Amino acid sequence: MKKDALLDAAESVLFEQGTQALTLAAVADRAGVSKGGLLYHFATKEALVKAMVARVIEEFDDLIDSHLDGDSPGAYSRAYVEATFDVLTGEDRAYRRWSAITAAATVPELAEPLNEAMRRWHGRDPGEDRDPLAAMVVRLAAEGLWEVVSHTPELYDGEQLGALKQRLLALLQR
Amino acid sequence: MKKDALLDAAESVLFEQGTQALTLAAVADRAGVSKGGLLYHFATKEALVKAMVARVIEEFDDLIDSHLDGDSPGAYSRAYVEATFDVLTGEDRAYRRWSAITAAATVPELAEPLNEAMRRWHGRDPGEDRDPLAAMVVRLAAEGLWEVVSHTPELYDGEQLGALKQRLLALLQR
DNA sequence: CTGACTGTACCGTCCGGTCGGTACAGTAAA
DNA sequence: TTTACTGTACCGACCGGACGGTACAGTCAG
Repeated sequence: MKKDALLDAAESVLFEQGTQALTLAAVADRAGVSKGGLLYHFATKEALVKAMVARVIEEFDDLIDSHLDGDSPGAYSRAYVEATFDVLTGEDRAYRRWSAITAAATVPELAEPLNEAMRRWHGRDPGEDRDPLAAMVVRLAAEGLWEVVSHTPELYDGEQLGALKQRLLALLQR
Repeated sequence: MKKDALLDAAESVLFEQGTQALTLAAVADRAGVSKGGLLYHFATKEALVKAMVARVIEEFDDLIDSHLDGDSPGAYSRAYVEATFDVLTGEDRAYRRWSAITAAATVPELAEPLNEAMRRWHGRDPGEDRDPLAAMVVRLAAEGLWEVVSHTPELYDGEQLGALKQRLLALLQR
């Protein structure tokens, strides 16, 4: 779909050159389209950013879903950890898109979908984990890891990440 | 010092109205100063943002320092947790400043000090904790908590935060 | 008098958004 | 088959406003 290609272009511009470089002209240029062509699909810049936010949230939701195995205790927290490591260790630096997009969505209206997603991801029912507090810690650590890796991708090597993942999953058992 | 007052004004504008509202005119206005007056102290907008970033990092560094008690095993990780909860449970929503400022610093040059701070905060010597991996998890959870609270301040109540803090500190013992 | 500091008028650029127009594919009446 | 018409996709010139930054005259404490 053409809109997806335009969103891809917008993401590229965003994480390669930062928020202030995200102009309609730059996105159109990157997508090989005129500004008019871009505006035909996204009537305003806000609509464009909103669509980026929505897409990136949906992608992560789907990723979590793909790791869900039944509804045994801790299933969600495990899936959340798995999904996070998928994104963080994926070859295409997929996580970079996130920080770039969230930074672009500082206007309250645009940030709201992100806030809502955060509530869904971290506001879990205490009954779904054996040790709800430990599960909370694990999920928060995954969140924090994401944040840290976004800022300093080279800080942890593959070995450390692997060990970290094992420890997080272990904390969810019993 | 006058510069601090100007930085205060810039922060206010930033977290009350978002990144795009951070203009020289708005900051000057908020500080009760003319644009010329503002530019006398900060020659460019970039210098202003850079100073905001530097100050906020320095503040958190100082906060960590204030919680450091000697160099017993885990001293730093404990201090990091304490400092994080100080900021998150402080009455003046101090953490709001952070997310606002980091969002304003997406240009690589401006983000670099933040990246460097992240390396310092999370790239610790494995020898300084009894269980380095557990300490890593704890610090990352603190980082993640910050992120989550920034997006959804109402998600955790005081009781939950207290329990979480106790659990994080407990994970650092033995 | 001096120099640190302030206020204001102004400039050039950039950016979001508008708008009139083009190309083209489909369709259907005559 | 021709013709007229419609909808979709896209183009690019242009506008108005905002914004960063400059120039410069003025102020006032020491």
